[in-house]
Amino acid sequence: MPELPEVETTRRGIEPHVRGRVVARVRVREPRLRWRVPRSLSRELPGQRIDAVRRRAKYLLLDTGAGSALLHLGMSGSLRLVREAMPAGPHDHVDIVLDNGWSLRLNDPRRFGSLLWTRGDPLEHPLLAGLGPEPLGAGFDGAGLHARARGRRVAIKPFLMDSRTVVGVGNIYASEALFRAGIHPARAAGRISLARMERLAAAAREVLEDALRAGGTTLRDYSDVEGAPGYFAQDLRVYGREGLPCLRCGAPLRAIVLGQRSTYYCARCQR
DNA sequence: ACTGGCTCCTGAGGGC
DNA sequence: TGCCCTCAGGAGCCAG
Repeated sequence: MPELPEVETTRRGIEPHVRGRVVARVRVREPRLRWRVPRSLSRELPGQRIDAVRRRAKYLLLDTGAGSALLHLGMSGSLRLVREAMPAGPHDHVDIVLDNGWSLRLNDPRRFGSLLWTRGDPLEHPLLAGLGPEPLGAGFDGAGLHARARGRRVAIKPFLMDSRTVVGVGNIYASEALFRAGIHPARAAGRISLARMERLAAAAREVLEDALRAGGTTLRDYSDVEGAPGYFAQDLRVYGREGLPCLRCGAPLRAIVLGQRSTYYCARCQR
């Protein structure tokens, strides 16, 4: 579930509580996430001070002198800060217990998330090494999108959701960005002009920034570190609005499936 | 190299 | 009420 705004909201929420703290221990109740939580994490993270809390794509990185914990929330994951003694509930799979009595608690009903440990530069980890640019960073623009799309027949929406194109744009924000840019989600990526790709890059950045300001989008189970929802759901213009009038032209919004993912758009405004 | 499809898992919601 | 079906915010991996 979480896309970039939700992961970044989580990062900002935990950073002041976690940075500079020493990990007292790691409690793994259920190691069977997307990949098994490695024993090296429980062995090597305790005793380490967390020097930085970073985000790359939808991965959170907890950096220490000995290595980095690499955390992904998958579709249904969330992090909470709780008192260490707080009884664990269903799907509370892992606690990273800090030296001040607080715990970073990972809850993930579907277990599509992951928690890994890497000793080297985490950005060189195989899961991160091939990722495209950050959408809110300097390396993302229309020219890059246009160059990368050259000759590609894949629909623009799954192209935009491909983490080698740009990271952090998930199913909600892909539909929202294409609506804002006026581009039909099924249009072949290679058949979009440079000028329209520039609009798309700007639209993607804007929708992610707007969502970040609202604390992310809560559809069902996303919540921030304090347990509060994100408020961007009320600002979604097309996602989940099949049959409702387009906010721009009034035509009923449509839903199709692209790349096995629900896609929402206005057939009149998006070409 | 691209493309599309499958997969992991639990829970919510709708229809009957 | 209960049962069954479909769908869900990700993304790595595979076959063709």
